[in-house]
Amino acid sequence: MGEGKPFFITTPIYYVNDRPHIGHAYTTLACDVLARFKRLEGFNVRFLTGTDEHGQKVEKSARAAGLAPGDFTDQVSQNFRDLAKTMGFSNDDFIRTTERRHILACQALWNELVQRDQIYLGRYAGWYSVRDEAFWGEDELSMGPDGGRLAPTGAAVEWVEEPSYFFRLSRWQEPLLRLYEARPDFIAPDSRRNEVISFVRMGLSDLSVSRTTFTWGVPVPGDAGHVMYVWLDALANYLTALGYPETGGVFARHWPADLHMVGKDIVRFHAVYWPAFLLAAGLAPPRRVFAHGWWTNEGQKISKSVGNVIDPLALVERYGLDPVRYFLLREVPFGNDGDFSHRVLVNRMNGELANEFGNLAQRTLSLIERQCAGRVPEPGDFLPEDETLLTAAHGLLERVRPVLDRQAFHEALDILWSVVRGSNGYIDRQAPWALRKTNPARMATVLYVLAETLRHLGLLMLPFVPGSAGRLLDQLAIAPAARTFAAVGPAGALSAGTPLPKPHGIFPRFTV
RNA sequence: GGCGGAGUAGCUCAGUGGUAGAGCAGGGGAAUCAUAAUCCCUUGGUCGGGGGUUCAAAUCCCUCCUCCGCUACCA
Repeated sequence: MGEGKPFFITTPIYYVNDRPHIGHAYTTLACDVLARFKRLEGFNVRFLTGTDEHGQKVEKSARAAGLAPGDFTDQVSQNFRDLAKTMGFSNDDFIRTTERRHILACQALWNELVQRDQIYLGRYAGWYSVRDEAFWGEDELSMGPDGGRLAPTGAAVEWVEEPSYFFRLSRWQEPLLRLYEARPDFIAPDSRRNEVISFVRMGLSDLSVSRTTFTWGVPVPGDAGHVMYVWLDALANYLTALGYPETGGVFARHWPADLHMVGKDIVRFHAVYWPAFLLAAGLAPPRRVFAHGWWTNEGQKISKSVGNVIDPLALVERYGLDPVRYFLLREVPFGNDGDFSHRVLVNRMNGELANEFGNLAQRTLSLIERQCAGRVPEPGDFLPEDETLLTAAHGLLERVRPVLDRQAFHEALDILWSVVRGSNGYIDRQAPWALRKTNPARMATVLYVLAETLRHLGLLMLPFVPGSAGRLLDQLAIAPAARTFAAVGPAGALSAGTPLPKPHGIFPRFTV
């Protein structure tokens, strides 16, 4: 496993001021499926997630909670580790920006940028709203009744000037455009790529990368009055986790990242600022950034003020982990926005998992249990209809791989289900329960073909529904060592005569 | 305002020049091994409106309508 080709995949680090919601679960889930898939293919995978713990809002929340910022983030970052556990995420590391390794990495990156003349000290000036904690552009402001300027949010703004370090982003406009041009799959989906390119084409000016208005952040080396801009701090986590500033070993093997998975709201930071920082520091930009969509809740936009935030832990509690994982990736073409609905989730869970797939496994395994003395049946010669189904099962990996390489989870599941549906058609046409009396040898062959097909479905579903797929493979007596994509195809076929455990349901139906 | 995307069956979507597709939902039938699950058949669309190119357009061009995204320093 450690010998395989490297694969480095990341989630954004999550801002601890938020409570974990379905969006966090969704992003990490997508990465988890890819990480598991690559591991089954033999890649040397590093799957990274973590928490972003600096910034003014955290500092303020900590104060409101009567805690030191460090104690506060210790508490709230635990929520995200709990989420990872509940969702069955297989991350290899969990990084926190308050860790010493990260602060050292950030400062090393900063020094590198300074040495390369990519950062200089200037002044940042603009209209600042204390209430919004944000700067607003001149053209966004309106005049209030008393002649004062107002932000679009209605908050009063004041002219603020502070010393600030700037990153020479303006120098990187052309190199970035060349990068996007040379690597069409650097940003996905295409709609986001277009947006990023047009954004960069409009021109880039230097970026303020330090703040003096708060202290909860990574201190700027050599200037204790400043802390680093949160995004420079946050993005650097991807380097920290590979041991930066040490650039040999793990770093040399796994950088650049194969995929940064992000929500569509932060695509700019990952597809513009981040590659610019890296190029400026003499490091390679990541290979790909995928910006996925957002969920609505029963047709309504999700917002904290409306109070319709979806808690992934509650979903798992109610429906079970694998149905939730399956639904999130099956329901929506990945990259699009999607609508969460209990009714639709239950439809998918019952219709596809329980009825089509779970019941297929159950009827097949029950027949083997009862008609074949609970052992893998001995197949005879395969007929064309047997070959058709087996060929489809054997070909699943080759069909699913390219689809997952472009993060099309819904298509991958669609491909898997084409074989599930094919199997249901096959079992009905072959009717092994009728062959039992007329042609037991033929019945054995049919059940063998079905068991082999189930083995492939189980293997390919491991990344998506690891618990359920694992239970299916248990029932086929597949040894742990054989749960890898190396076992796909006839070479890894089930041995006739292998005793099987008593079958039991893989996917329960949901009933109220 | 500028740039970009989308509008196809009740719902979610596929389909980029050659007689309109899938899944779900609806209707009918078969089977009874199985988590009353499954299988087969089937109703349903003038492909947003209008104009044009072409032997032929959902697919190319023009125009209009509607919806959505982006339009720099909160994350």
